Order: sequence, then C-alpha cells, then structure tokens
Amino acid sequence: MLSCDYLSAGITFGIFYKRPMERSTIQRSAIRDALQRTGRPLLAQEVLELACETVPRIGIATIYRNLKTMVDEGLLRQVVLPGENPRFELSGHGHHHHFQCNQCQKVFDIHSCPTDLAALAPKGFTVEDHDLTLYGRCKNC
Amino acid sequence: MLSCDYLSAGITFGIFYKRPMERSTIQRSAIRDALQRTGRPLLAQEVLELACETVPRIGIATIYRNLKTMVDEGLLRQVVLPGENPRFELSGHGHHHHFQCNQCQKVFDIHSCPTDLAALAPKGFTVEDHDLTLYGRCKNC
DNA sequence: TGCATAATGATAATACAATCTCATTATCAT
DNA sequence: ATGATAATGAGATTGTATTATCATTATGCA
Repeated sequence: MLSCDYLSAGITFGIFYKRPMERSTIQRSAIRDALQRTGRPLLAQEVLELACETVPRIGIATIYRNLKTMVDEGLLRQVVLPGENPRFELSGHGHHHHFQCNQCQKVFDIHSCPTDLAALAPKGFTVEDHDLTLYGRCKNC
Repeated sequence: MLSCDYLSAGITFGIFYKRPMERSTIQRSAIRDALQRTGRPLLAQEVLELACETVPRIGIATIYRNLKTMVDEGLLRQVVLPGENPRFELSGHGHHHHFQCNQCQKVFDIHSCPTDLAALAPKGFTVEDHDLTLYGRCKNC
C-alpha cells in the first residue's frame, strides 16, 4: 500500500515513484573514464585498479554499486565470456563480438560479424541470437 | 620422500607411482549412461537428476567426483557457455559448437562451424581458437 | 553557508558451486 | 567367502564474487 509521503512525492514529480536523486561524484566519473580510456570491456577488479589512479581510496563496493547503476541506466553493457566474471563496456557500440588474448587475458571488441550463422543450427531449431569469442594473441603480446 | 611401500608398489606395476585402482560402480555407469542417453552437454545438477532415476540415493559429491575423474581420463569434456556453470559431454565429437534454447535452457551440439573467423580479428591480432554459441528455440520448445 | 540526504568506504554478510571429511558400503583379487 | 581398500553419501566446509550495513563524507539546492 502506498504511503501519503510516497504519493505526494510522486505527484510532485508528476510520476508515481520517487527516483533517488543522482549526484555527480568523482568516483562515478573515475569509473566512466576508466571505461572510456581503455575502450575495452573491464572486470570490476580492473575498473577498481584504474579508478584507483584517480581516487586512491575508492572502495570495491562503490565500483559494484556504480557499475550496476550504470547498467540499469543503459550507460553500460555487461559482457560475459565463457568461464569469466562479467566485464563492463560503454553501450552504444551496436552488435559486436570479442577477442580474448591468451597471454594477457584482456578482452577487445571485434566490430565485424560472421553471416549466415542461423544456417548452422539443426533442422527444427530457430536461431535468435549468437555469441562469438575469438582467442589468440593481441597486438601487444 | 618415497616410502618402501610406495616404491615396491611402483615396481610391481612397472611404474613409479601408485594409481588408485579404479572400480566399476553403478553410480559411475549411471553417470556415463545419463550423458550417453541425452547426447547433449549436462550440468552437474542435470546429471544428478538423471542418475537419480537409476541410483535414487546417489549424492552430489559422487557426481562431482566422477565428472572430474572422467574429465581427467579424457572420457568427458567440459563445455562452458557464457554466464553458465560448466556442462559435461562425452569427448570424441571433434570440434563443434553449441546451441542453447532460450526457453528450456538446454544445450545442444552443432556440428558445423563457420569459416574464415580469423579474418574478423583486427590487424596485429592472431586468432588461435574460437567459441560460438547460438541462442534460440530448440526443436521441442 | 547550511541542511537534507545521496554516496562513499570499510567490513560484515550472503549466495552458491564445488570440495572435503569421514563413517559406511561395495568392489574385486585372492 | 574374505579382507583390503576404493567409492559412496550426507553434511560440513571452503572459496570467491557480489551485496548489505552503517557510520561518515560530500553534493547540490535553498
């Protein structure tokens, strides 16, 4: 049941829920910057290390909190490779795939995509989507 | 340091370590049968449920123990899809890929493989391997 | 500038797959 | 059949990524 406070807050903002106000913090922008600078999907742990360069005392909880919020907002997208913890990348790159270096384990974007994958499925199966990961050596390794 | 027993056992068998003897149990064959019958990669949990039909009191530890042993022996292969726990399938099917049903979550083999994937990688990157997963509706869903 | 409160940081708690422990059972060479 | 011991089953434990707690700090509006 809705409380009076809840309702009045909703009416005040013209909507029927109270979205917590969003404040801009240096932690939040350090996280966004880390993802922008590297331009590749990062583990929460990698984001922590990079953000630490800007905000040395930043905590892992802040990393997870902000990553989750930014995914909910649509700013970030989760990238999950087989047997790996989730990585995060800025969204808006459209459909693409990933390359993981067998040496440094870093993950990079691949902006091309094989065609006619739907034809690979057995009879009676309908293909709606696909995931492709290439493995090998990256430019630096 | 090697004990006398250890050494003599090694000499007896003509090798210098004592491999624990392997006994055939109904649990072990129930697990192998589950994988043979379904012919698709199974989660440890799925193996448990299927093996329970033959050995109702079989425990999850037995499932994990045998799956691990059978992988070490080369009888089984691990299949890891993005964001999923490992599945297990009988090895010896050669290079192939997988299809996961968006409805029932079951995983099936795909025995064809797209070509020229190496060409998708950016300049300076060397492709050594790849993983492909198709998603959609299986024959039954 | 001050206040209400969103956000943070440190750490405890959680979730859950996988492994370990150990008393009991089952296998198999003799 | 018997004995040595491999294997099992039940439950406890571990490992680890992620989330919750809460006192403190920082933001942004009045």
